[in-house]
Amino acid sequence: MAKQQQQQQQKQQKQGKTAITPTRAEDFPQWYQQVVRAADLAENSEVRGCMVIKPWGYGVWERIQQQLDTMFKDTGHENAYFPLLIPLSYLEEEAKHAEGFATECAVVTHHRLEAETDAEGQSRLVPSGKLSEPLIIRPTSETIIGAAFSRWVESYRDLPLLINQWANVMRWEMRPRLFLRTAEFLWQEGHTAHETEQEALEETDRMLGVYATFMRDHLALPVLTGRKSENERFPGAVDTLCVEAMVQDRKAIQAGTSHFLGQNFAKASNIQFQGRDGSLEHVWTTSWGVSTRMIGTVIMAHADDDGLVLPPRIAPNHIVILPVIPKEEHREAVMEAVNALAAELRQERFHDDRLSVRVDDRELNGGVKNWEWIKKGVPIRIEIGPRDLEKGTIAVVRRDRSPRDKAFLPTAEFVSQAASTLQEIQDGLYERALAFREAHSVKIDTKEAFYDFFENASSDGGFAVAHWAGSNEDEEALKKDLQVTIRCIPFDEAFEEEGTCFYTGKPSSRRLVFAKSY
RNA sequence: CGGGGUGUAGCACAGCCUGGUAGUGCGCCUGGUUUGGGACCAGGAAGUCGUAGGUUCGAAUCCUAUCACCCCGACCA
Repeated sequence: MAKQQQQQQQKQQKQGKTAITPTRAEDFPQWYQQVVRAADLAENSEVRGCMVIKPWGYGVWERIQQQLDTMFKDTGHENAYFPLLIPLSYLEEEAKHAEGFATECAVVTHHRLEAETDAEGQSRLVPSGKLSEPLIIRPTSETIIGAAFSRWVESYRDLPLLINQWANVMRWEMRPRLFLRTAEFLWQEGHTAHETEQEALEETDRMLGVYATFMRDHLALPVLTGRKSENERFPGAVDTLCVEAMVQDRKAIQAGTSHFLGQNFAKASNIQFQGRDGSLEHVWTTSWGVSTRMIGTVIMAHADDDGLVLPPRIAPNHIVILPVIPKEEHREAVMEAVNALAAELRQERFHDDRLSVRVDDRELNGGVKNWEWIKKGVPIRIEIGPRDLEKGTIAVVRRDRSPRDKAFLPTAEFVSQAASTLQEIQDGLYERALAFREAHSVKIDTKEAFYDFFENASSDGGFAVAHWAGSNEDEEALKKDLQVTIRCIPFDEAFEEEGTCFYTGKPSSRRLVFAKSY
C-alpha cells in the first residue's frame, strides 16, 4: 500500500504535478522538510539538533548577512567578536535572564581528555581536568558583552557604544527543526549602551525598523511590527519589540526581536559611567537579533509545491542558464552564445550587486537540470538551444510563474530588462505574501468567534485581530486552551480604536494580534 | 521532558505476524540511443537490516535494553 502510494507519487511528479510531495495542503511540516532537502539547503547532522548548512543554504545566509551588515554599518554600528564560552556566574547576575535560559544551556565542565582502557580492553577518551567554574556555551551574549562594556565605559564621552557580532549560539532545544529551531544557530546580536533612556529607546526602535525594512525589501516578507506582551518578553528585558510574519500554514513566526533592556543588565554587569554632571550612572542598554530562522521563514512564506522560491535579492544565483545541446555538433555554437550571454548579464546590476549568473553545463538530461533549479528556487531560468541561435531569442522562465510558462524573448531585450524582471519577481512575492496575510487576518469580537476561529476545522485560522484587556493569567489560559498567544501589540495606528475585550468584556483601546506560532 | 509513531542501500519503502542469512522503485556508475517538461535500453556498484544483549543449530524477523528520528504537547529565535 505504502509502496503503491510512493510509486503513485513518483508517477505524479513525472506527469508534472508537483515536484514536492506531500504538498503544502497535504502535510505542511513534511512539505517543509522536503523543500529543505530538495533545495539542497541543509541537512541534519549526527549531533542532535545541529544542522549542516550546505552551499546553497549558506549562500542564502551570506547574502542576508552581507546586506544586513551594510544596514548595521549605515546606522553607525561596528562589528566585534566575543567568546563562545561564558563563565556560569555571569548568567547568574541577572535573575530573570538566568531563569529564562537556565533550562537550555550546554555546560562545559572539563578541559582535557585522557585515554583509558575500559573493562573490554577498548581504549576510550575520558574527560578530566575538571574546571573550577563551569562554562556555558553562549545562548546569547548579554552577560559577557556586558562584562566587556563595563571595562570599556568610563565617561559619557564613551557613549553610545554600538556593537554587533555575527556568531553562533546554542540553546539546547527539545524539538529541533532545520532552520526554524536548531540547537546551534547562526545569528547576529547587536548590543548597545547609551547615556540616556531616551537614546536607548530610540535605538531599540531604529533597529526594529531596520529589520522590518530588510524583511520587506530583501526577504519580500510583510511583517507586523509591535511589542511583545509581558509573557512573551525576552528574559531580563524591560520591553521586547518584534517583527512578526505569517507563513503559509497561517501560523505566526517571530522573525526578529529588538529589546530595550533598561538598566537591568547595566546593573547586573556593573556598566557605569561618569555623567555630564559628574555623577556615577548606569548605562541604558539594548540588544537585537535575527537568525538563520529567517531562512526557514522565507521557505515557509514563499516556497510552493515545486520547491523553494527565493526572493531575488537573497538568491545565491539570480539567473541560471541551461544550454540545450541536441547534437554534439551544436555544442560549440550553443556554448559560445551561452557564455556570451552570461558575460553580458554579469555586467548588469541588481541593487548593490552585479547579477549572479550560473551556467549549468553539466552533462545531464535537460529536464533533470531544469527541475533541480526549480526546486532550488532560482528566480530566472534561461534555456538556449540551436533554434534560439537561429532566431536570436532565448527561452525565459520565471520561478514565480508556472514551469510551463516559457517566454521566448530577443536576447538583447531580456538583458536590458533582466534587473527589472528580478525586481518584479521580488515585488510580486511580497504582494502575494501580503495578500495571503490579509486574507487570513480577521477582526474578532466575541469569545465564541475567537475559539471557533482557531478550533473549528472548517475555519482556516490565521491572525485574530482582537481587543484585549486580560491579565497574564488570562493569556496563559488562552494559550493552554488553543495554543494561541498574543503575537504582538502592533504599532500601526490602524489597530487603535475603542472596543471591549473579547475575553473579559473590559474596555480596550487597541486591537492586538493573536495566533498560533512557531 | 510527557504522549504517539518509525528505524532495512543516497531517497521512499516491502519483507517481520508464520525465524533459514535481503528485495522493489527512484537515484548512482558504465556503454549506447536520446535531449526545448523529470528520457529509453543493456550491464553494474552499493545495505554487518539503528545499536547492544538474549532466545535459537540458525535472527531483519522473537524477547530485553538502549539510541536516533518524526508527529502532537511543554519550552524557545
